[in-house]
Amino acid sequence: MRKIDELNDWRRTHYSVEIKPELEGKKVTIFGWLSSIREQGGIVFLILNDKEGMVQITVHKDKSSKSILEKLKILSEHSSIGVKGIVKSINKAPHGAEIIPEEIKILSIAKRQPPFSLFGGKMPTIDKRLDIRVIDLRRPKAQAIFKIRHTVLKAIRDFLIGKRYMEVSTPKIIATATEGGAALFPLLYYDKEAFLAQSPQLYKEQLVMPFEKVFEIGPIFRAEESRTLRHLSEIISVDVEEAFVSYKDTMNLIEQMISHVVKTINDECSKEMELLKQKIKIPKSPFKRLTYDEILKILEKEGIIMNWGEDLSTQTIKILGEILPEFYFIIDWPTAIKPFYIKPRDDKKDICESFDLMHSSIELASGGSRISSKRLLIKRLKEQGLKPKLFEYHLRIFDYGMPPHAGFGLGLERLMMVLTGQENIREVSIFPRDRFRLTP
RNA sequence: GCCUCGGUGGUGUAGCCCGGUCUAGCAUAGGACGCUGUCACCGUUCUGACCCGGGUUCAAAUCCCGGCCGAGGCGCCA
Repeated sequence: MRKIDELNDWRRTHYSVEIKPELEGKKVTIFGWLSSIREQGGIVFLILNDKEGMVQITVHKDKSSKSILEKLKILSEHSSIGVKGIVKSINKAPHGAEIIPEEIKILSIAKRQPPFSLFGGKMPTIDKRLDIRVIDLRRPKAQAIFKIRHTVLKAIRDFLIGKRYMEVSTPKIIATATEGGAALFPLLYYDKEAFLAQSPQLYKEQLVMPFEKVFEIGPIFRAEESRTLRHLSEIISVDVEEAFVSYKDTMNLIEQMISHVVKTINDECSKEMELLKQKIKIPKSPFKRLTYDEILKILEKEGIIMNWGEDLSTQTIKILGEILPEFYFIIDWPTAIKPFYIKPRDDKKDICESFDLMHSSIELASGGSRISSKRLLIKRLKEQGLKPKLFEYHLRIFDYGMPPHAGFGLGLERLMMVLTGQENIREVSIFPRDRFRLTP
């Protein structure tokens, strides 16, 4: 007898969770993976998981065909199978119904056991789980996280498209360091040196010329030597840029966007949020807007004295997070610690029209009004130690009527950490890339 | 990049400080058997581990050195 069956003309009629008492007596075909085999004397309970959930298949040994009994002997947990059978309504079964199989197809036999159970128990370290990430992703918690992620992306797109922003894509292979600062991954582009993009910043700014309101959801790459729970080398960035507005409009936009996202996942992912024991209220608008100066005063009350112009350290942000366990903006940063394209205030040049969107101690997004004057942009490039010549392809656009514009970039994984209550950013990335991990 | 900590069956851990009683314990998983309503089933039983290399010692899971791998913190971070 062959151990592995062919799929042939078998096709799914139902997902596991659709097997309900109302289907009593109906013949169904389901596919999935065996997550549990429990033998109880003359009766065998199989639990089959698919992407929607699980269903019980019950085999009464004395009433079953020889073929099914033989297959039971060689089946191991996590094997993938197909089952044709009759639905039986019975309240002793997990969801009030189970399947009495008439025929089973073994599609693949699992030879190894994953290092964790789908039903709980102690979890191995994240490193071991990531080595077999797609198996790890079958855990209900991971399923919940990525269902939520999917819904968040959909909500962001719906929201922005509804407000007439156009979705664009910009190059991820670039010629020069976009902004200085963050370390780039170099690569060989035919015979030239190139880099992986650390941000779509300059391209999205250029794109306000033809499209005015644009957004991009795509990967960005940073070769930082970071070894923390909130940094990855490759992340998904949600970038928005718009002409004829300032950073105040952008803050209003991102605020509404966050509220829309929270509302959507509360509506559409309530089961998943419950499974993650996560409750998040739709935040009240407007979010708190605290100036950099006000933040320094708050920190001073906590006994932390900072020099004006210093960036906030990890530790000071942690303290802030305890005082502000919510969404809030830090605005009007010192010009010197923000990138060259951020617009300094007209009245006070050492402060710029910028904001960071925070939630507790996590920085989610940063944005601001951009410089639209070529002369000022060149000045700021020089002040940051960058060579205007390298940015010629960008600067030349500013000669053709660059309007005032503003925008933001938001780290999707950071947002996901906040929404799903995860402490490790790796949990919310499907295949995380960090300082030490390049596979799978 | 710097600092700290760690590596014991498939998985999670105990033992390490204070070397011998470790023939390495426990839980879970896996195999076998029993059990007709389980649902992290249960019961009996079996299988299976000291990261690699070197050193100290009569004796190393345990102490020392190096390597590899991992974890956490800091710094860096449009």
